[in-house]
Amino acid sequence: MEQQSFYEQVYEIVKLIPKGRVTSYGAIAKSLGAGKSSRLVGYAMNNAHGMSPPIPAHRVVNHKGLLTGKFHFATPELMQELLENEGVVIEQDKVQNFKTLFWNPAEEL
DNA sequence: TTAATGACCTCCG
DNA sequence: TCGGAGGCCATTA
Repeated sequence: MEQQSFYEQVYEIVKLIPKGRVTSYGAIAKSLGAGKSSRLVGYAMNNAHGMSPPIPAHRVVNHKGLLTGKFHFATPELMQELLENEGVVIEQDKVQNFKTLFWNPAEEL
């Protein structure tokens, strides 16, 4: 299934996110050369459900550090559980130390 | 082909 | 400083 589409790029980035780190949609989109396509990153996540290997979308949050897409998971609390399980602190559905835990794909790529 | 949607980001008041 | 609205791109129907 060689879609070679924007989604493929997004999946690669998200799957490369180290454990205990988080990134923003805009950062991923910008790394792909389409900082204005930040919405496409989230849209791609929508299709990432049931994929194998599974996409750690829980490590991807908006530039505010808010778990906006938590409702798209099996359960809203699942996203927070996964992040906390990796050592990320979540407060009021917000990633604490977001700036510190922020993982810049552009630097890894 | 056109129109509508979306887990966003940036700008302006 | 905080809040609200618009715009951007790609995919799907």
